[in-house]
Amino acid sequence: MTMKLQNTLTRSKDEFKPIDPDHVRLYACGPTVYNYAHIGNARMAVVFDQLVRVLRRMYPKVTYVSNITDVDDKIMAAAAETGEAIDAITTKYTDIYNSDMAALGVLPPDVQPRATAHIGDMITLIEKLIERDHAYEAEGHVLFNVPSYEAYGNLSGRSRDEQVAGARVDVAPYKKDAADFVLWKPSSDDQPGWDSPWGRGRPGWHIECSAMSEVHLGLPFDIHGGGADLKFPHHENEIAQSCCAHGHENDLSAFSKYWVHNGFVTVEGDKMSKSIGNITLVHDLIDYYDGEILRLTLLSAHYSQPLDWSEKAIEQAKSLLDRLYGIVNGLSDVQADDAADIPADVMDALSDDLNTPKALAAINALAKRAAAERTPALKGQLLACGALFGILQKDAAEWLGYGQSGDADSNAIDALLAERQQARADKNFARADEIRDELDAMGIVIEDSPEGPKWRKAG
RNA sequence: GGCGCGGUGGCAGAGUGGCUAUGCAGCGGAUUGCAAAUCCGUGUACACCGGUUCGACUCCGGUCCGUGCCUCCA
Repeated sequence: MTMKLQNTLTRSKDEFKPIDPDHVRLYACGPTVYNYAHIGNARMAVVFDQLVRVLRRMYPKVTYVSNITDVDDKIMAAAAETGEAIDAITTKYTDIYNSDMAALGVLPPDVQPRATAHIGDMITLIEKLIERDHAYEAEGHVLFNVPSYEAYGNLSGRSRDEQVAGARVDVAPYKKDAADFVLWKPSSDDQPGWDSPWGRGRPGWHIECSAMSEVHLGLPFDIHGGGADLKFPHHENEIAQSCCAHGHENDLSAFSKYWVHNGFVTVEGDKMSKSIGNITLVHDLIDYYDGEILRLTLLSAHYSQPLDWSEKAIEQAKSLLDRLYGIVNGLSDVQADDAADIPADVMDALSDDLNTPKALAAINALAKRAAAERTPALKGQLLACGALFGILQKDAAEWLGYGQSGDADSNAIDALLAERQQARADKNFARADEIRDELDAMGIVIEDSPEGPKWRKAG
């Protein structure tokens, strides 16, 4: 079985051929930690987590690196605004990011490097770029000289003339070319900084990913991922830095062979923005919805497509998940076959550019069969699919809210239930329905079954 | 303006040159004292206009509409 991936570098869906079939290596740009992670950050994390989960089933070894950028002017701005120390901010939001992503079933990357732990690697890389005449020092800054790199712009597909024309920002006087971008910049005494051959300073935005991916994966590696908006300039600049530092000016794939970009998330039809005030934080969502619901919502559309985040979409994912849990719960007396594998149609869908909606359709069909045929093999397959998707990991009865004797409220509920049973036996259905309504008001749903009445929490 | 992406049934969302997913919601039925849950049944939808073809929602051209990026935003 082979994986196909939509490769931004070639603009086509390519068969994935690992550099080393025994060891697949991928990198995805992680967050800059100065605030809570929003649902767009989460999409990236979930998408690449899901890709890694699938790749792990196809290849013996996968190394997934996703960084934390903990040095950035936005962090400095946040520190100035809140009065908190920079390292307090980055530590705090790194921890929150990791726990929020864990709530979404995102497995920790194999390596989560922090930019500040790789300043030396960045300096080394910058020195190589200067040696090769791709970068120059000017007024304490070091800049990448874009005209020195013929292939610049080929990932995002824009010519250098267009870059220069897009003079939306003041061109600093020390730049040789308007398109040149910063590799290193000077820090004042009150700004975070590190000693370097060019004086005390800090790295520019793009160099950290070039340095960290190279150190932890080696060059070239297989897959580089991130949000679609990072194509330009971030990924374009990463390619420029990494290819030019090592003398691969004519080969864009000398850095990463495949480039995979996830689509943007809108919220109720609008782009997330501070001005609209609709930045949707994972941290808030997980107070209201189980992480599995949010994860399923994110995986319900193809990763490369735009996704509109809405209450309705979440509710739809919840309904689906409830039904799947209902099926698992109904199979509680069937011993799942632990050796059961993922069915071929599910793997086929996932290996076709990570087509999660199609895979979900196959899982639905599987669930239906499992419920009807009640075999250990089918239950095992269903649970295996759940595990692969990071869903159906909870206890089904608990998920559905079925009450156990001994629950906090169970005594009162049991008493009402007993009274209702008596009323039913007496054909006093008016009283029986009254009790149903009472329980309903308490958020309790009664389900009569051949084994007697059961109750569960609504929701 | 440049470079992209997209317009599919009430909604979400895959996909394919002919056999027309899947989910959510709705409707009808079974079941139930009534419900809930479940099961069965039910929807020929692919922006518009041309073209290619025996045949297009799927390929080509054009039109309209929406949307993302264009220097620090995942």
